Amino acid sequence: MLFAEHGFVGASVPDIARASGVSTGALYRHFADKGAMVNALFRRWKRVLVGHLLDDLPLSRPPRQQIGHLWRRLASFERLAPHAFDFLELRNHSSYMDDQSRAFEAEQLMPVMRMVEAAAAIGVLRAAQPEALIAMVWGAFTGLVKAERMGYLQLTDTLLEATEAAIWAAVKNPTTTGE
Amino acid sequence: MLFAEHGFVGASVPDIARASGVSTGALYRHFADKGAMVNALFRRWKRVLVGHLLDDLPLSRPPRQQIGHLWRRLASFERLAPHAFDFLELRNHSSYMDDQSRAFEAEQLMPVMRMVEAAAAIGVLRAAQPEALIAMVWGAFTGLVKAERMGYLQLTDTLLEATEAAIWAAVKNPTTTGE
Amino acid sequence: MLFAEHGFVGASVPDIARASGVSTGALYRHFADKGAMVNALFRRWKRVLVGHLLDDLPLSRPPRQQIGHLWRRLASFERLAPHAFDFLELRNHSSYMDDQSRAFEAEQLMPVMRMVEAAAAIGVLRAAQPEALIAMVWGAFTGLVKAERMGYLQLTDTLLEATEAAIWAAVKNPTTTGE
Amino acid sequence: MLFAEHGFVGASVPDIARASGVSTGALYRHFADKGAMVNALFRRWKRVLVGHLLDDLPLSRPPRQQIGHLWRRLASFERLAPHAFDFLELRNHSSYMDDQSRAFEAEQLMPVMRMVEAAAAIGVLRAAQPEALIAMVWGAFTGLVKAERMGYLQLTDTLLEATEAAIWAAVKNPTTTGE
DNA sequence: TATGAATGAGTATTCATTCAT
DNA sequence: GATGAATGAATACTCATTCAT
Repeated sequence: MLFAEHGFVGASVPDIARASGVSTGALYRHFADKGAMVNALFRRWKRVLVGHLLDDLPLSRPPRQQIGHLWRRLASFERLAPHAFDFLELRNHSSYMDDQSRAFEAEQLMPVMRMVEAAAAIGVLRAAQPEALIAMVWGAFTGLVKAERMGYLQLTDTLLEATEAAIWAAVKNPTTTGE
Repeated sequence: MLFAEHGFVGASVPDIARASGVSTGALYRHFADKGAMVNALFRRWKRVLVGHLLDDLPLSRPPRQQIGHLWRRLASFERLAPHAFDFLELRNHSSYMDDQSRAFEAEQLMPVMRMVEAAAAIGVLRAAQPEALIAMVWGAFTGLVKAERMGYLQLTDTLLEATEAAIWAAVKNPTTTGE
Repeated sequence: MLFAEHGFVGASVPDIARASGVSTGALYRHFADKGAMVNALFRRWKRVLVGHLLDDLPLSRPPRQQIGHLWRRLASFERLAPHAFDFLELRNHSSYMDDQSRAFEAEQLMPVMRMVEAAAAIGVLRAAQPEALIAMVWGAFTGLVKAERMGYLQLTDTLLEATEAAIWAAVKNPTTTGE
Repeated sequence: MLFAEHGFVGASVPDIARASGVSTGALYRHFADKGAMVNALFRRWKRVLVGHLLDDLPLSRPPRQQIGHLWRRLASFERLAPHAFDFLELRNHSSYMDDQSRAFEAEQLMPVMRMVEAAAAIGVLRAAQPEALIAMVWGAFTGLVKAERMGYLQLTDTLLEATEAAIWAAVKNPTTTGE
């Protein structure tokens, strides 16, 4: 993942070609320009990430279990593909992301949104826009990964459990006692 | 804030010189290279951000108020200097940040760390490394700003209050009932 | 006529293949390289042009009529195939034209040369090398077309008649009064 | 004159820089792009050519002498700067010439146009648009140079005199006997 | 000491040519 | 034989850095 390590500009097209096992010319047969390459990569990995998050999501179980599933799946994705996670979440794509990628990201987020909306509808979650709750969960996890990358902590299983409990406390409806 | 708008590579040295009101030659009298410029800027704004966070921090009041203060100060900093916030938190500096900046960042974080450690010592906070709690708070806020930048939500005062309550729930000791 | 519109380098081989209705591979079965393609095209169109000029040439009539015929045929060729005329006369082929094309061009010019030599032999033409007279006639016509392309004039039938009279005056023997 | 020898595309920017004795970067400080370079060169040489043509033009003498002067000056320019002549007259600039160059060329042609118009006004020239007469003279000379470049003839002083007489016969009013 | 023009290595992209199918 | 995808050298252009003034 050259883009994850060096960023959009830092990764040269010949380097990308070499890493992909094709020639620069072949790259330009598939993609209009360098921007199209990074956008395609972004969509591909976003699809994999969301697929991984939703895989085996226990829709029939309480929201608490669903949030826990998402949290653990974020962690396992980060462990399986740390470069991809960095690329997707630690990098700022705003300067080159195209409309297709923007729409794709919103579309991929839909199932998660629906899940949160359904949980909110039955009063299990804190009274706030689902978007905000998702942003906090996602952001909190990203913050932990960033801290790990900087050497401030290690995302052990123990820490994952503790932080999962914490993020559930953040999003659950505080006026209900059970979970 | 050229670096915030265009990123490290997108901002050219002559542009930086022009924006600073000096010549490129003068810039190279103060900084060894372009990396030194962005590192110096990073440290300058990090100091301003942390100064803003700690200013008027109610050290004599309960942790709940201190966390609330930090959360609101993050928000006011982001409103006052959105470009600086983007530069500090939304950009990925890992490829060019130097040891001095890394050490500086850790050092700046110290007062916050101490505050959290003190709160943890009296059992008010969730049993987890202070680093993890700080990473989650900081990450959750950054996640909200990122969502706002992407048009998913608006960080209104109402939402700030709701999310502040949520983040407090995340970090507080769940076995105590009061705040 | 891709070469006429875009020049030798501006026309890409895949474009030429597409315009010819064959694959790039097939093109390279017939021609050694891109230069051979443009040379073949040059020869093909040169043959067409000279064929058009000589077609119905009134060899049994006086040189005045023959020159008039050539002048009008240059004009009708330019009207029928303006791209081909541009390609043959307005473009500079010197950097890639091969010996075969050079020899072919000289060979094609032979009948015109012979005609002019015959006219010179009977003292009807100005005392100058036939090559120079031909170069002036050809160049004058090309100059008119270039001026038309640049918007300086329009090659109407009236102008064609006037310029034909002019070019005859240029090449005829000035010491004879009749034509 | 790299542009004359290799054409617009055939001359690479580093080659142009080397030939100019400056670096590629310095070239781009003076010119926006490669097109601007060739346009500037075109205007520079066009000015030199027209300056050379008009220098010492015998305005007080009859048109016959003026045309003769132009013809001989075209020849001396071609001898002094054959590459520049090839660049200006044998190359096709249409694909990259900018509006400024087009306007400049038209403007430079003005004195010649006025001279021809003045001669036409007194009935000395053939009844045809001055633009057409100029195009024929210019084109005839260019045709001679092209023929010389291809090895068909040599533009000796003798040939220059003969062709000068020929071109005068082409443009002069045929109904007057004197010159 | 300050300036900003000059340098030239490095970038994205194109395209003549080859060759596996 | 025919195809057209793959190759990679070559191109225009940028920009961090230097240095003459």
